[in-house]
Amino acid sequence: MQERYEFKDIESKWQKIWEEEEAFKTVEDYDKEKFYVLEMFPYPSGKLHMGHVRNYSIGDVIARYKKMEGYNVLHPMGWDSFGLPAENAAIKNGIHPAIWTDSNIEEMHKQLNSLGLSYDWDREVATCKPDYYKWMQKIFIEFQKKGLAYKKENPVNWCPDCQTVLANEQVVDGVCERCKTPVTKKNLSQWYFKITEYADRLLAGLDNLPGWPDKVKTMQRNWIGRSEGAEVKFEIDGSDKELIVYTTRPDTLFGVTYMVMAPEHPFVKEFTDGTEYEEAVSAYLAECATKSEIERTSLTKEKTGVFIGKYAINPVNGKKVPIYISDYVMMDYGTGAIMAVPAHDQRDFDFAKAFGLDIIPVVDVEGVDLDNLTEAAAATGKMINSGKYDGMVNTDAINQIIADLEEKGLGKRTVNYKLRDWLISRQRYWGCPIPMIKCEKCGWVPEKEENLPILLPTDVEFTGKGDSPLTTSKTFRNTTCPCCGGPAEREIDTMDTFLDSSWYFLRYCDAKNSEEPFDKKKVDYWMDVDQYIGGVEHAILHLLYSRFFQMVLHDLGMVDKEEPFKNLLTQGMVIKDGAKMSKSLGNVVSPQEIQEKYGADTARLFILFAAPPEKELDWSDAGVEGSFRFLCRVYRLVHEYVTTIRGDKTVGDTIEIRNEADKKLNYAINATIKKVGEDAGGRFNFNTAISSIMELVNEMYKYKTGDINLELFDDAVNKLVIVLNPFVPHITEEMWEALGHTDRLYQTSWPAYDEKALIQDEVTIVVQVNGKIKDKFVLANNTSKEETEAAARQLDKVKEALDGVTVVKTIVIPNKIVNFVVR
RNA sequence: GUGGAUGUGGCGGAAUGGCAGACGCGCAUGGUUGAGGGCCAUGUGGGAGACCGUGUGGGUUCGAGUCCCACCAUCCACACCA
Repeated sequence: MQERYEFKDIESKWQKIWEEEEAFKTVEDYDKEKFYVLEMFPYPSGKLHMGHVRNYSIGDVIARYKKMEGYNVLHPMGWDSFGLPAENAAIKNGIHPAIWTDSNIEEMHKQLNSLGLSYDWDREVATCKPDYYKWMQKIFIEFQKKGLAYKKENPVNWCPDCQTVLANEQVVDGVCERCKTPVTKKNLSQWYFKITEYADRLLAGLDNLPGWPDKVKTMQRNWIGRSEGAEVKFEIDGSDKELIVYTTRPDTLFGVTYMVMAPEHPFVKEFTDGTEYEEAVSAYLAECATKSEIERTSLTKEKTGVFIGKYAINPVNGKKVPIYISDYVMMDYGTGAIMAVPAHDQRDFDFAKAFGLDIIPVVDVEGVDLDNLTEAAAATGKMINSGKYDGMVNTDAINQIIADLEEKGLGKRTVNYKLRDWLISRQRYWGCPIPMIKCEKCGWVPEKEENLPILLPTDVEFTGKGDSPLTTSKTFRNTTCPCCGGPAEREIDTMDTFLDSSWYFLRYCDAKNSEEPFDKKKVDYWMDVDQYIGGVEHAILHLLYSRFFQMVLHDLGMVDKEEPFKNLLTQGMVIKDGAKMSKSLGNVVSPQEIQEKYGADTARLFILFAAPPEKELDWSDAGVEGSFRFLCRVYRLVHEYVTTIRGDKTVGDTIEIRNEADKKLNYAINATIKKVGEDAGGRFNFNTAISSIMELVNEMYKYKTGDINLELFDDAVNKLVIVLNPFVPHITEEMWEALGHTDRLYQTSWPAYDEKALIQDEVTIVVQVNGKIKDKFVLANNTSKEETEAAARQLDKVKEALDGVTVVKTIVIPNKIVNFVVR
């Protein structure tokens, strides 16, 4: 063992050994209990950042710890390697996306290995490789056959400068992230997945995920946005059309004073074309269309709109109310039209005020002056101005009114969701080709399975302008119809990359399968993921899409489990100087520079020690220094033990606890094993796990200045190295070897702790008077209540405090506290 | 606006309703050293003190950083969803 902690030598030495010994290769062992640890796979941008290091360090500790606990651990890694940056690089530098991506993967693979992460690289997947996207296409076809994929024309984000559709994520503050041009809407025919068909199950499934943070479940619930209400039919005066609205407040039906349709509502043109209102309506529609995303979202609650010259008839009281159009009503939610009740809805109230419309209260909310409303009264109360419903509690009236409407055929109970179907088409090259073919005769038909994968063509140009690069291929588009054999055209859009990442965790279970996406038996053994770790930014998109995929694949009989991720840990961001690390702020710390200066073990240790995993982590250079010093301190301790304290001496087999110092050290050893096991294996509070190991080290430094019990100290050194291993694997393997072991730590079991060693002879009792601490004293462990109280009463400070007052009550918690309640 | 989270020393952060501030950083003192660094050791919430201290104000409790209510601040997400 070298005297100095030469982290570079040590880290490269052990990384090489692990690779040679295939230390982290995992095979299915159906008799052994499994544990699947998964970290969200990265986009291969070319460089790891601290967020990655944090994510993967957390996963690695769990994987290594669970392995030591005896589980058959699956801990894979791969690449979410389709996506826009590769294409942008191609446009900018003229490098083909595949080449750019491959070299990034190679670079990042090296960086991951340099962190000493215990991945089974035999299961590596890259979503941009044909051996992955072949199965993506197969799965797409399964979805299509099940009726879950359809093509529809819809307004989508469009960048007029780049001449392309953008994903929502690529629209930043209303402008194109690449050219900063304001994004507009454009109607395009696109593929959608019917995720809405699974809305209820996606919602209900959340109740069966106790291992997920409430925050994430709440976000998903809000995103799905289920609401219960009713659709109500309004006749239109002078027309045979019916205007159907959706409302969650049928109880306020008598308070309707006007109606609003979305500007895009199909009735609008029909009702106004050729009328005196046409001009004003067209002007308003034009205004809405030119409103960019920025204007639309930054607009204060100022309501705009136009009367369209028609009146609707309220089905409950026959009252005629004017119909307006306004952009505060959305075409893609509910029916695209609302009944407006300004007395009980704030938006309607604002609109009514702006347009001088009537406000009729129909629910008597306690404490609200209904004659002089300053805002909408949304709370519950008794019905008024509502005919036969007057006097009912409005929440009861809701059900009664719906029932009455249903009976008369004027409406029906409905459930609405905010969740929309998933637009999966992208006008991009670097994505998985959608395996659909359009035939003049047969319509849209899926490619034959034996023709999969449909490979991305290489004869394309990347200009960044015009249509998708796929359109420039001379070979790609034209094909024959799989049904009739006639001439046909391929879909030239590619899939959203979120599809690729919605099932990669299943492919890891059987990454090399060339016959099918994965073998069901293997997937059923490994799934579900026991611990998933990633950033909270994926709380909705990725985590919802993956759950959807899992459910569909379950329904297709391809997997058993309905939920993919049993436990979810959302790690916090890494920040520095109070802000997210970013180039523009100049506060970026690269993992490479830290590894260069202190080594991977220090980087891991600091990142795990500085904060609990789900919280923000404030980067501190001084803190890193401290973590490095701690590792040096441990290293020196082991070195001194090996060379001096133990030297050539023989260590006996039995540990004899001779005195108080021995007892104290033995306590520290066992308490640390227990604490680290709880913190690293269950709570995932690595920061407190590490601090307890630091306490053990401090204890050992103290101990070695006295009379050393060689057997006990040997036990302490060995166990210290073991419990530290999941956090800092390289230095611990080095020390383990130096201690004379011929096996490896990655093969070692987690030590059991001795419950008896944790029983202390004496405990400190706190004495309070009226809850205020007066004194403390030491007492034998497990002294009776009576004796504890008696002992407490002997204390001078207590006698003083109890002098001249009456003790009303005495609370004694053995081994802990005595509290005298006095008057 | 709605929903969620978080507020503890100079800093990062510990505390199954029971000794607030573990552990680390920083700082201070001493030792080692020719010196510096490093290392080792000790100390380190405030107050001279009785005591006071976990964003503010209430409440529950023998006892509250922890539970409940209201408020303030910060952060995040969604954002006119009828």
